[in-house]
Amino acid sequence: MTILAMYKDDWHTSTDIAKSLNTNPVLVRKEIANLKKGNLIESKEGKHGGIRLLKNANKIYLSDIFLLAKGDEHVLSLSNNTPAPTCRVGKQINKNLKVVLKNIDNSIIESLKDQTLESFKNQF
Amino acid sequence: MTILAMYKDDWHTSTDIAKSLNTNPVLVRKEIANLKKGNLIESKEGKHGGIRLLKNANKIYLSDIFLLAKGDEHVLSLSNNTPAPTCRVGKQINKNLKVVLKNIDNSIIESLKDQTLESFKNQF
DNA sequence: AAAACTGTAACAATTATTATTACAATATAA
DNA sequence: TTATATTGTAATAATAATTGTTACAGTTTT
Repeated sequence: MTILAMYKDDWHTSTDIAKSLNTNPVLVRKEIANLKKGNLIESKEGKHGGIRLLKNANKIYLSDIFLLAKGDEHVLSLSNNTPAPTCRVGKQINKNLKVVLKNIDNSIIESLKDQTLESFKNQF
Repeated sequence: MTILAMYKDDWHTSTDIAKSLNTNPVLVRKEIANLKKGNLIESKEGKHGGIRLLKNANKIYLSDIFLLAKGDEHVLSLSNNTPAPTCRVGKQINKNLKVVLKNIDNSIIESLKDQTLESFKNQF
């Protein structure tokens, strides 16, 4: 997103972005799918295609990016193991932990609302 | 920690706690090691040993537990892949992301300061 | 028609997490 | 003083999650 903000009129290929991240183009395209759902970026297929920002970087908050990257999961998650339903604590722990996990997500989101992609980009 | 707070005078074995969590005692003991470093709990070896709270639950904040469980890592972490040092963004991205990651940690800690183990326990 | 892209599925490889086994050290109790 | 029940910790195995790769259909430009 920093690269897209810095060169905002260019179409960037997943291959070029993957090179900066030192990863592979398919992973980039998968992440692009999320960001497109939130209308932060647009993509163009075909020769000379690629992706670019759909909104001005000063209208994109880090929280917007975070929310799309995060998806439906909490940042911190419950154990995969089912706590003992025979235990007074075990049988209610997940219900009570979920409230905490949701608060954690919200506090992250609030803190990321303090910065735009534009201001992040301007540090480079 | 909820179990320890609920039955605060008993010595709880790692085996019993593992049963509630539906995991194994060794994992519990490893986590206990962290919590002991922070002086939240004490443990006793030998027959009739176990662990119990070292402080009153109304003096233990969820942030205290979180900090010990978290260790030195950020909650969200950088990629293991080294970004391209030849890229204007890649060569500085980690430095700039670290500030964001630190802010995220801090916002979680602040939000967890709002609740004590005592109040968490009282929901059960 | 050729070339250079995205999108996506299937699968492989790697890494991280969780579980298990084993046992030394310790403390209690018979 | 011996048997028993515990923590602490290391080593390793098993499982799960993440990341990477290959393949190719569909799209757009030249």
